[in-house]
This record gives sequence, C-alpha cells and structure tokens, in this order.
Amino acid sequence: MLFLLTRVNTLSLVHQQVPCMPTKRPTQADVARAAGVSRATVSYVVNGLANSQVSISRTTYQRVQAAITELEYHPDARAQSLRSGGATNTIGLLLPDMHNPFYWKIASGVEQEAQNAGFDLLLFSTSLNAEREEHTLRALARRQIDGLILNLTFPGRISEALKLLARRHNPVVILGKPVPNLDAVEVKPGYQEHAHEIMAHLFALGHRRIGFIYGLVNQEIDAGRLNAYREALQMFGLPMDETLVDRCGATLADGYRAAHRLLACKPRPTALISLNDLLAIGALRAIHEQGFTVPRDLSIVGFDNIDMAAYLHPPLTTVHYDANAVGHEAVKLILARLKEPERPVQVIQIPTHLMLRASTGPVLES
Amino acid sequence: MLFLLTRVNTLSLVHQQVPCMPTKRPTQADVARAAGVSRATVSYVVNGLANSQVSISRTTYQRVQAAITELEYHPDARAQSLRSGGATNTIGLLLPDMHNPFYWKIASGVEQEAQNAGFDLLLFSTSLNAEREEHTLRALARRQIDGLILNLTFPGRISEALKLLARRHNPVVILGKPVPNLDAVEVKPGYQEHAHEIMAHLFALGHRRIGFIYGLVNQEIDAGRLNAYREALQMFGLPMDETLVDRCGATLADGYRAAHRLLACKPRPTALISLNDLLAIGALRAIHEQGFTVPRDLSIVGFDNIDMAAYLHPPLTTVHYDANAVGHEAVKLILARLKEPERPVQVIQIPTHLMLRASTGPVLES
DNA sequence: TTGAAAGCGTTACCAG
DNA sequence: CTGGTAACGCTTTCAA
Repeated sequence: MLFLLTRVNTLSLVHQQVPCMPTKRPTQADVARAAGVSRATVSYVVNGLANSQVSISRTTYQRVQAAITELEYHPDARAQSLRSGGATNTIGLLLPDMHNPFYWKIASGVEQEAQNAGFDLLLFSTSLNAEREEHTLRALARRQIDGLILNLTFPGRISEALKLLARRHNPVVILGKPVPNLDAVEVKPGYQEHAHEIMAHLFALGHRRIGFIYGLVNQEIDAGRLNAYREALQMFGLPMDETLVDRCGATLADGYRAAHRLLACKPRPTALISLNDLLAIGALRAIHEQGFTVPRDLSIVGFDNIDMAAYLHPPLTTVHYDANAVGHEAVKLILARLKEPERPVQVIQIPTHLMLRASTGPVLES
Repeated sequence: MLFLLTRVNTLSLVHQQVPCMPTKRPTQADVARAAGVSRATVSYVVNGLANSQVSISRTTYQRVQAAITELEYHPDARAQSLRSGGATNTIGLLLPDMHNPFYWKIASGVEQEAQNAGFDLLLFSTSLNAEREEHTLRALARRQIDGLILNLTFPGRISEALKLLARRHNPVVILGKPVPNLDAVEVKPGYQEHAHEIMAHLFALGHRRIGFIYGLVNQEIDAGRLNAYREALQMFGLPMDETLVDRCGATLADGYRAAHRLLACKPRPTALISLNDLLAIGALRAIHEQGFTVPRDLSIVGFDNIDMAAYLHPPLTTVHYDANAVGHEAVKLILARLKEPERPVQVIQIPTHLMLRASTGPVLES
C-alpha cells in the first residue's frame, strides 16, 4: 500500500488502481434489441402503460423486464422530460446562508415535503453574494425545474427572478416579504408585534437600558427590524441610544464580539436583544466570560427558537418560529399551483409566539 | 382583501387573482426566427463558439443577442446535455440526516465547492429509512448526474449504488468507511485513537465511572464505535459497565433523556462521553437541571466540534473534525475523477484532534 | 398486441 | 461566414 501526501492538511491513501469498464449506459434501444421487441414496447413496459392504454402480452412483458434488469437499464430522465414536455420532478430552493440553523430547518422541511411528493431538491445558497444570486437565478432559468422556492437576500432581484421563472408559468414561492402576484410564505411575520411584546416583557422586568445585537447577513436590507424596536422603545418612553445598537454580521462570532462591545458600554445595558438565536448563543459566551450570570446580571432574548435554544444554559427566551413548517408550506404551495395553475395567489403565515424561558429576569436592585 | 383559514395552524391570505399569461418558453427556433438566422447560428452565438471555430459577423451576432434578450431565451439544459452527451452540471449528495449540524456542515462544504466549480447540488436525505435510501438511489440512476457523494446509512446498499452509478463511469465518492474501488473521504477516521485519547484524558483527571451516550441514527450500524471505547476502557483496566451505556437516538432530546438516565445510576458516573456534540448539548441541559455544575460535578465530552461547541456553557471538550472540509474534499475528488477517469482510487482523511475545553475537569475529592 | 415514425430542443458536422 | 441535417434517448400517435 502506497502512502501519498496530497495536501498540507490532508493525508491521502492511493489504493491499487482498478480499471473500470467503460460500460456505456444502456439505452431503450439496447433493451428493445435484447428483448427482441420494438422501442415503443419497452416504453410501455417501463411506464406501466401495459395494463391501461395498450396491452402487452404476458410473455413480452416478462422478456422486457428481464432485459431491463439484465442490462440494468434506467430510463434517462432528461430525455423523458424533454420528450413528454414537462415535469422534471425537481424543485429548487435558494437560501441566503447555510450556516444558520434557522435556514437548515427550512431546507429540511422543504426536503421532507418534496421527497414525499416525489420531487428532488436542488439546493443553492447565495452566501450573500449578489453576483452569485444573479448567476444562480440564470442557471435556474435554463434548468427546467417544476418549482422554485426563493429566500432572496437582494430583493431588487426579485423582479428578475419573477420574470425569468414565473412568466414561464413556473410556480415560484417567496420566503419572506410577499411580492405581488407570487405565492409566499411570510418569514417572521409580525416582527413588529413581537418586538413590542419583547420590549413589554423586558420593561416589566425593570429593564431600561437595552442593547441590540443587530447582526444581519446584509445590513441594508432588513433595516426594518430595527425600526420595530425603535418604535417599541418609544412606546415605553425609552430613548433610543444608538451606542447600544451593535451592527455586526450574522455568525456566532459576531454575536460574541457584539456582546463584548455592548457590555463595555457605561452604564452597562441590563438586557440584550439579539436578532436571532445564533447571535444570542455567541453573546451568551461573551457574557459568561465576563463573569456575568444570566439572567441575574443580564437578560438576553433571541429570535427563531432554533432547536438548541431550549437546551442552552440558561434556556433562551426567544420567539418561536416554526422554520420547518415554512419549508413544508412552501412546497405545498408549489404543489397546489402545479395542480391548479390559475389558483389565486396565496400568502401563508406561520404563527409565532414569544417563548419565555430562563434567560430573562428582573433587573437586580443594587 | 379576503381572509381565509386554510388549516388549523396556518393563516392564509388570498390576494386577487392575476391571470398569468401562459407564455410558452421560447426555443432556439424562436430566437432564430426572430433574428432571421438559422438555429445553428443561434447555437454558435449562445455557446460563444463565435470566435474560435466558426466566425459570425458582427451584425448577425448582435441581431441574435438582441433576439435572445428580447425573448428572454434561455437554452434548455435538458436538451443541451442530452445532445452533447454528457455533463448535467449536477452533483448529488446523499446524507443520512438533516437535523445534525455536522451533516449540514458537510452539505455546506459540498455546496460551496460545487458552486465554485459550476455544479449544482441535488440534495437528498434518507432519514434513516432504508426504502427511501433505495428509492433515492434508483432516482439518482435515471437522473444523469455528473457525480455522487454518498453517506449511506445502510452500507449493504453500497454495492447497489456502486453498480448503478460507478459502472456508468460516474464518479462516486463515499463519505465514511472506504469501500473497495471507490474514492472516499473518511468520516471520523481515527475514531479508535480518539476514543483512547479521550479516555486517557478522563482517566488522568481521575474519572473511573464513565457513562456513554450512545445515540445513533441507526443502532446496528455503528456498533464499532462502542468497541473503541470498550477497548480504551480495558487498556486503563476499567471494567465495562453496560448500565453506563445509554443507547438512544441522535437528537438533542435523546441526549437530554440519556443524561437524565445516566445521572440516576448509583454510584453516579463522574464523566459522560457523548457520541457527538448535539447529544452533549442535550445532556448538558439535563446536567444543569439536576443542579450539577460542569466540570466540577461532572465532566462531559462530545465529538465533532460543531460551531456551537466552543460557545456552550461551559465550552465543550470535543474532537475537532472539519466537516466543511469533508464536503470540499469530496467535491474535489469528483472533479479530479471527472477530469481523469482512470486515476487511482484515492481515500482522503481529514485530520482530527482533541479539543480540550472547559467541560472536562478533575474529579472532585469528597 | 406490436412496430414505425414523428418529434422534444439542442449541438456539431459538413456543405454552400 | 452561414444554413441544412443528423443525431441524443425518449414518448406517443397511428397503422398494421
């Protein structure tokens, strides 16, 4: 056995070479020839039309089947869908970021529901890159997919996606802010109300200085969320202190650093609101490192209720949002439109609610 | 605006219907007609053969381009790959479980590397369902994908996947235990050594009663891992107490329940080894709930070093394994074999190492 | 009950 | 420089 070092970090073992037979993929014609029938007959057998439309003699049927298994024939999906002018049994999913558990859950929901309906999933992540998003949309246009589920980072492109695909009479579902004439599953609807609810909760616990971990994949886009909190602050007569808003990225590390910065503010905020749970997890680490105890010294609130939220120490107060359901509903919308193309546009909201857990508590009198 | 309640949990708004034009997708012929050229010419322009093989007059080129943008023509990928007899620019990824962050990191790595190489990702999760795994493999056989990355749950099927796809001269990469004649990225290689290393670490800290959270997606399959610990125990002269092995599922909740059960053992174990970080997170919650402090009262070790591991309270001692790199390397193997089909079979190992963090500490003298 | 033949939208070869 | 034309692998109508 020969050892070979391929790359700095990677040890690779090269086994003895086995010459693969360059076996050509068998075609319908090969099967027909092997079975001594015509190609049409093979098609009938494969598609199970044997019993309904056309009838095939028992013996021919078996001969064909035998040839199929013998040759390991599998029909070419490209040719099938090309010829029969339609379904590719594929739906596309475009997500902004694969690092946040929130999006995995959406993807997972989509995958499950799609599988159940017999569709395969083509997954793209734009990674916050506008060019890539555009490129992906273009790729999606050539590819014949039966439906597309979009969670765009750059809403400006929505019109393009719409043009490219919806016009082709292809079901498109938007995840996020609904767009005219397209089915949608609203992502995090009622953000406003929950911002208010969270604020009310913290206010009631005595919090007056509240920090924001405003970590977004793209700062420009979701400015609306901050406004929700601005308004909520106002309703409780609290001033908006911009130094308490930390604008950062959307990773664990961003949450960690943001919390460090916010904790350095004087006077120290007594509560932190984090745009999502992932950031909150990062923040929790920073808080613990500085020797603070949650919620005694500091309260923290997340958003999304990712699976881990309930398992953190302390369990995280957050807004529950069923990301899995988003995926399921999105696929259902696709299926519904596939079945009935002219149905009215539908927007689905997944209910959300505040989950009070142990990460929020009263302000310590001192 | 009309409100309609679609399902128990779901509020849906039905907007006014907008009659979509049933615009037929424009074909190459449509473009040719619009530009007043032949279909071949359109093909040349689209594929940029204009400069190399054939040359197209400036004016014709522009006329064609104009028609293309005018009609929003996008070549049909099915027809293209069918005719040019090959590349579909798609690679398939088959994963056992979409709920574990570990697999997501693999998927994320695959997605990135594939995108960079211009490939789209077809994602499947078998969800531990043997039928589904088989079904998926069959679907994959009809679909013409350029490469397949497999992390099988049921190794028995490997031979089938191999037959169906590798024989078609299609690059297949195995994630996990290498299989003869197939490229592979070993998943968690050196499990044995790390089991030993972990045990040595705990032993040195004075731990003698060590519990196992043996939470697997499929119990039968990975029995080998437990043996690694059995052997390690033996090497340190510790008896294997089967009551300290909790066989459970692979979710957060499984880890949580397992820890509760293990903590009820008398005498209580002083350390827990968890098959992965996810289970460890679940366990941590149980430990905290029972009022224990980690690592003072109890040590815990995970495996995988998922992103959150370093952010937990306390940060988790675990074995670092770069799941992202698994994805990247797997795609690189596909690409290499695509370029050079007869290259020797290669097995890649991603280096791992024990990450000592604060979740393990000495046994409290009492 | 089976087969011939006409495409589906594309590419690539060979004439003009 | 450009335009026929034959495939690619399949489905489906129409005849036999």
